[in-house]
Amino acid sequence: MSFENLNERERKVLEHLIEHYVQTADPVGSRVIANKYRMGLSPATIRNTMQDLEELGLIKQPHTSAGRVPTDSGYRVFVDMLLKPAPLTKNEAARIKEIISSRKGRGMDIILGQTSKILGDITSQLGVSIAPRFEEGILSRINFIPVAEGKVLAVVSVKSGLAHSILLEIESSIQIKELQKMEQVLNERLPGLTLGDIRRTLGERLADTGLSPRLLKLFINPEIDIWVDDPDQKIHVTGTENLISQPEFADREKLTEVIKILEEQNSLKELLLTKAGGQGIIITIGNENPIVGIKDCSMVTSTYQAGGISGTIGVIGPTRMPYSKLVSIVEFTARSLTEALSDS
Amino acid sequence: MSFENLNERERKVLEHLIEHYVQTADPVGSRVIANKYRMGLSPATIRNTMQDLEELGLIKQPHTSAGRVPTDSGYRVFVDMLLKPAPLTKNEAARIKEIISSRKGRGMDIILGQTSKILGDITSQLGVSIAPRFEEGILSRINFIPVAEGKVLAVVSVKSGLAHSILLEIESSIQIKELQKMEQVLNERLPGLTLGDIRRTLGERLADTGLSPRLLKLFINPEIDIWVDDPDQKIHVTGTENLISQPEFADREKLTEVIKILEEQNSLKELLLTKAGGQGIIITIGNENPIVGIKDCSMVTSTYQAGGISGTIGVIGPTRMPYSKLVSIVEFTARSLTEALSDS
DNA sequence: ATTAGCACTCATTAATTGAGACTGCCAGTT
DNA sequence: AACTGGCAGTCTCAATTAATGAGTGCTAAT
Repeated sequence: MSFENLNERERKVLEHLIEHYVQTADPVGSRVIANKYRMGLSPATIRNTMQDLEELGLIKQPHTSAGRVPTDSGYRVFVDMLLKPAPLTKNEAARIKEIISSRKGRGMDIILGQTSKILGDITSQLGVSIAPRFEEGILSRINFIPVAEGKVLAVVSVKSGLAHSILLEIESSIQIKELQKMEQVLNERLPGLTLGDIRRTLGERLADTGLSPRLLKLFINPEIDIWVDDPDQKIHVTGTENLISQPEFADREKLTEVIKILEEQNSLKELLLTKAGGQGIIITIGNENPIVGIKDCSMVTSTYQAGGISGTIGVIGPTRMPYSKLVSIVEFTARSLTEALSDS
Repeated sequence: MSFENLNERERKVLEHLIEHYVQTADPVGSRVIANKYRMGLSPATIRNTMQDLEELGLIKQPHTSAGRVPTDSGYRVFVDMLLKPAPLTKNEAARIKEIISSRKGRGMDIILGQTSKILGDITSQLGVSIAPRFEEGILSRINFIPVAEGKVLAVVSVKSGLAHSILLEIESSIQIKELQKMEQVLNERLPGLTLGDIRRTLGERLADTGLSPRLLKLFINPEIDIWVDDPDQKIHVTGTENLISQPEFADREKLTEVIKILEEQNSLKELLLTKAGGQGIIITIGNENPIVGIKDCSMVTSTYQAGGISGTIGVIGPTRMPYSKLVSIVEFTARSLTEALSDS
């Protein structure tokens, strides 16, 4: 369904209705729009327009004789056609810059934690961030470091300076020598490929090396994933307390539902990786996201770059959120983060 | 104040009162105790005893003409004198064992995450776990791995097979050679010491090495803490949804307060490290913990061992918690965890 | 095409009431 | 002396009712 044929008045009414509803969380009536926004029309006229908008499915009444509230589609139209990004205040911009750059060089985990925190704080929503998709990274080198009997730390370094490590348990019958040989072979054949490619094709690539199968198994085993983001690919979710006070979560059941999802992380992670994969700001509204537990929530996300690999940050909150503001904030934060992570 | 002089009847009444209150969350009256627990006494008599207990500060009335609820001191006396650990069911024991041992060898972070999850699930409280205090670990070796221009991964291995790594940013003017020299010196002088010792005394220990001060600064700088637990010393907190449904958190303010503390982690971490430092099960009740935001909460914690280093796990919930059961569960879980982490 | 006016619908709030859960205490019983 | 039955008094909680008022849809007039 396309809504391009909304006339000027309908657009204005929808816009004002959303603006007011976002602020107050109360259904908004015709009088409010007529008076507060001085449209030069009487409430009765506004009412007629509202009826039209309701028939289009953009707004609805919670019950007879209440004002109207936007539907998911209503927000969608607003976001697609009516939204004008609201610039950040000097103060907000400064805080974001400051937090992010002051944490430079203290590890991805800390930076991302702080980023989601500042997002949550400034927006009064839930701030989220997810580490760069290591899978996209181009391997520069892998090292094995014996740590103790039967334990080896594998360090995977990626072009442009990211690295992660994972502790492997190996059968103690495996010799250090073998391991060194393995390291050498891997470093001859794999650098230049992305970790994703490596994971998918490692089996064939090592078929002719004559290395011990026991050892090989260790690296092809999809359970123990050196090649995948796992250990650091954690989601940071900050600002749960901001959600609690939102009237849409007054219902305990609903709140429980949402908190469960946030805590469990896996489905959220997937959502973030799929929905928010693309470039630039992406807005996902209510039912557009596949997780039913958060069908009353929207997300505003963006990607950032860390040495050629991209990750995602954003905010999550009730569909009734100040999109115009959030778009600017998320966008600015993503850009700042990319900057901070790219210069040495 | 000592309560050893409570007579038999007073003890029984307190015990039953707590038992009933823990189940129902409603103030419990004299009738209930007299009838449900068949003490062979009339409610009037119980009432007298309850008055005595109230004067001792062990129980109190929320308002005139309500039943009584236990006070923090009441719980304390119960825990110290009356508590009999309630054995786990076969099922519970099996689930715990299963979760913990199935995650063996997949990294500390994952095991601990699962542990706090299972604790939360089984107890319907908040499960928490905190990684071993690296600071106690005895250094076996340190390695530097160049990752990219100006970036080096430092891998700190500790006796008994734990290791952690941290990404260092170094001035690009520092030569690889210097770094290797540094690595060599460190590995000559430091192994055998605990990381804590190293951190405190590193300055003097390296005073006579003639290494470049720029390089030295990197390691003595208390900001960038190779020697301390930081990156993995995260707290896992799982089961927030369990708290939400507890009647003591019906008040949104209170809930917000608690969630803030859980999310912020730092103060919680400190609490866990100080209060729960000792051996065996430690129970902290309500106001006994210094964080005012969770003064209505109790903790049951225990330590576990991972290669000679100890960490903490436990549960947190409203003071009205089934201590007898929790003690057994936490204790069993800690033991299972220690086992799983000690055998190779 | 607008708008004023009006009848009608519901949600929300406050006030009132009644029922019920306990207690504390006293007087009587064992 | 220890216990108990009984009763008056207190306070919470749930249910009911009534009043208020916000907001709509429709119609007739401009």
